[in-house]
Amino acid sequence: MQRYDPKTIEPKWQKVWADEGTWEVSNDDPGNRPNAYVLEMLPYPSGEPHIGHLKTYSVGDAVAHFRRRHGHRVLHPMGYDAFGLPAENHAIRTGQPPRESTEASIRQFQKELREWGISIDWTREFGTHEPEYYRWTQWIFLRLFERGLAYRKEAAVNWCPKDATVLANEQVIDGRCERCGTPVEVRQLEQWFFRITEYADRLLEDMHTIDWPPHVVTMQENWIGRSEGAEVIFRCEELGIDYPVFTTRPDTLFGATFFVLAPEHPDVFRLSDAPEVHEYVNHAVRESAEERGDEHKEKTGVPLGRTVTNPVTGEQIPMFVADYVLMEYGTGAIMGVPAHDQRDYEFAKRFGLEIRRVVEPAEGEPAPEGEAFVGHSENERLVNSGEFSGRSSPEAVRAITAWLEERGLGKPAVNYRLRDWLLSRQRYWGCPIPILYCDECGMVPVPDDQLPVELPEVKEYAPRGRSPLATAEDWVNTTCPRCGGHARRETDTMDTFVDSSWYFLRYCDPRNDQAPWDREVLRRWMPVDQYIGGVEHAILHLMYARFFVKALADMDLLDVQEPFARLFTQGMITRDGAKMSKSKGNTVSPSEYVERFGADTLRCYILFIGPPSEDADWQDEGVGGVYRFLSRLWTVAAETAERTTPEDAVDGAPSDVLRKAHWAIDKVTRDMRDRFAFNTAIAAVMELVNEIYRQRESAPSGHLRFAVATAGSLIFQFAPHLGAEVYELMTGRRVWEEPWPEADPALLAREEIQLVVQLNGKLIDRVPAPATASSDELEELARSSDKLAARLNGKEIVRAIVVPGKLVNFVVR
RNA sequence: GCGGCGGUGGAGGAACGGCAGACUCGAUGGAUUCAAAAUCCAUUGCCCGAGAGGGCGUGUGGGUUCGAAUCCCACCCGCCGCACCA
Repeated sequence: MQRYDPKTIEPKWQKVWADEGTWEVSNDDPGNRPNAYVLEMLPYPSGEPHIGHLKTYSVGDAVAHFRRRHGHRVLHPMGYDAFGLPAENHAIRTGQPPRESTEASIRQFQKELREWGISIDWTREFGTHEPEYYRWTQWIFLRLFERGLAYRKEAAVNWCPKDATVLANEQVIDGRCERCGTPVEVRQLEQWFFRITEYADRLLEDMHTIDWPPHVVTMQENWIGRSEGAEVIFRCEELGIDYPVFTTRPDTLFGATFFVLAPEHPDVFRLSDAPEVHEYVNHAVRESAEERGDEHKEKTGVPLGRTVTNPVTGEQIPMFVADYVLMEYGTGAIMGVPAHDQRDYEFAKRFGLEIRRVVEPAEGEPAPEGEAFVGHSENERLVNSGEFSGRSSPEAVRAITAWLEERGLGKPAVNYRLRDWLLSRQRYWGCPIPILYCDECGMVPVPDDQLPVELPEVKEYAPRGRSPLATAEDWVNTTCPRCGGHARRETDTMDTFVDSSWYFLRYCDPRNDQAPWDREVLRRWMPVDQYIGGVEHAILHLMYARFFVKALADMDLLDVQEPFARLFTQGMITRDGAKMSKSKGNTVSPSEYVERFGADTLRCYILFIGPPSEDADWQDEGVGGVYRFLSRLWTVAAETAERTTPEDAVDGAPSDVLRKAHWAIDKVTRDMRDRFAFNTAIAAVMELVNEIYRQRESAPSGHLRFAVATAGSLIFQFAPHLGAEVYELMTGRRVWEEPWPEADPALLAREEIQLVVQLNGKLIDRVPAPATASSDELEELARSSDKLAARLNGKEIVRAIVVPGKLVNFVVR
């Protein structure tokens, strides 16, 4: 007898799918069949695929197959997020050009994705580093630029003084440069931004139109961080300047006893030129975000020797500069209400400022000692607040805001935590920003017909205080398309997140060289019906892609407001409870396991290990169990192929295997359709195979053949090679061309049930009962239980609860 | 601190108002084998009991319910995100 041999089965089917282009879909209107777009986040090609990739694509492939067998034409493409830092850092270390190492990695992905048997339409493949792709990334940048959604301004960035370069946030580890360990400084430099803040409200509101996991929705909501409140004007009479502040608590305005500016506030030196002010500001600005952001750090600051007017009390209150106020949020200035804000409280304590309570705790509630009172509900009432005293705190918010508005001293306002997206990188391996600086005309966008601005080859990748692109003199120096004079190219490149913010659009129409896409084609596929990826992208990538789609829709370039209708976020695979990493040496190499067990085993194992949405711990021994299961399925299929024929009828009295097969169809269908419960779906097929084993000598041959074929059909979406093989052995047909099986309701129902008998909710007995018995009949049957009689000993049954088809519960006294 | 998720056998997990522990691993015993591997069969939550049987069990404490792992409240522990955001 032969044995299950994935090494012959898997390449055999892979060849069929490759030769026939089985998973390719055209952009033609299919007419009768509905389209579906199933997409997994594109991989970042660095080294070899790891176990996380295997999980993502195993989940996505199961969804794609399930949809296909429900009659959909499924777009299921693949590409590579090829630009980015790891390839560049690798180049700096080894001298190997980023293009080479990236393309080597892409080849590895291409090979392994095929070995895994993922059902991809390879005709749509691309890398974001190809000029045919990034030409349109640049084109989109220019459209955003035209609309003022891409702009330049000075911003604080991380700067490593030793490497003389700007660093991305993720390159700053504990306040130090990840490469040389030098403490990072903050510098003000001109940078490119996307005006994502303009879309804050729509990004927030439209979350309700998409079906995403609640925790991702919450994370995005928190990231956008919308706060409602008021803008209030504090006037510095001496200089005649109005300083607006944002507050969420205008009800505490009567308690504002001081005023603070952020160290970066442009007016600080105008207000005070004192040496200690300069010293403080210089120190604060140089401090790392890490140090400055430490909540437990003692409050520091310097008085400016000036006052502003509290608009409701008319009092003059002192001005300070302090680093606990952030320039990026609100107006870069705050009113200090020490009685009702913990930070202001700490500051006031330090500087001996008046702490004036203007909101009283609810009756009977103690007033807090040694900290601010932040209560803000209908139960807290205002005191020491002139005409507003006695009002509840929320009521006072409205009344005081209205009062201010009437006098031109304030107005309702909304603030967001969200900042504009800093997209420029002083790096080589990225998409060039298509902008020129002309000696005469200033900043000039590269005309569309000159795109792409191709990334030139350079020899030295290490940044030296400016982008490595600056060393490519021939490339940098060019002529201005407006005046024909001398111009220099922008040498910054784009953040990799820009490339991945629209790739799902390009998949729809990947070879279009006239436009980034044909709108008509996009209409057929977008939005993505099911998007799948790691939760680590819950904020950045998923927010940026939404922003791009909204901006492009506003330009009338496409017809959807949201890119991803449904999102599934998978959990991480850990090993020994720890995140896998090369430095820990606890990584699992998929190719090693594919070599030993075959791709089907690995794919099933990764889905069987637990709910795919949760983190799961890799256990080597578990892989063997799944291999055993697939072997058993193959063995029983080979055996059944010899002993029975496809012509054997599925008739006669229902056997246990036949019932189990229909039960499995029903279970797998529900697990796949209603939730991503692939682990229990696989367990159901395991149960079916176990049942087949028990019954394989006794079951009618037609039933046996049907049950084995069903097991092949159901496992196909997780183990496509074996599923196809088993199904062909049993039926001579191709499983992916078959519709999804349907369970026969008549075979799901049993004639006899085990009626559960409970006493006060506790199980005491099980008695056989007809499935169709009425409630009265069930109660009678339960009453006749011997165990019930033995337990009752004199107690009285006061009530019987009958759950038809399930149980009878007797309540006794 | 704020927000989110989660605590079930020796391990991963299942059940998500109605039989707690499906399925898999591990362990133990048996068959097969000269032997091992592989394979197959059986047992496997804990405690008492020779057995029949009984008791206890889903982080802790309350509550709702005929009935709670499941719903509600409080707390403890773990993980993730954000964090001086006014």
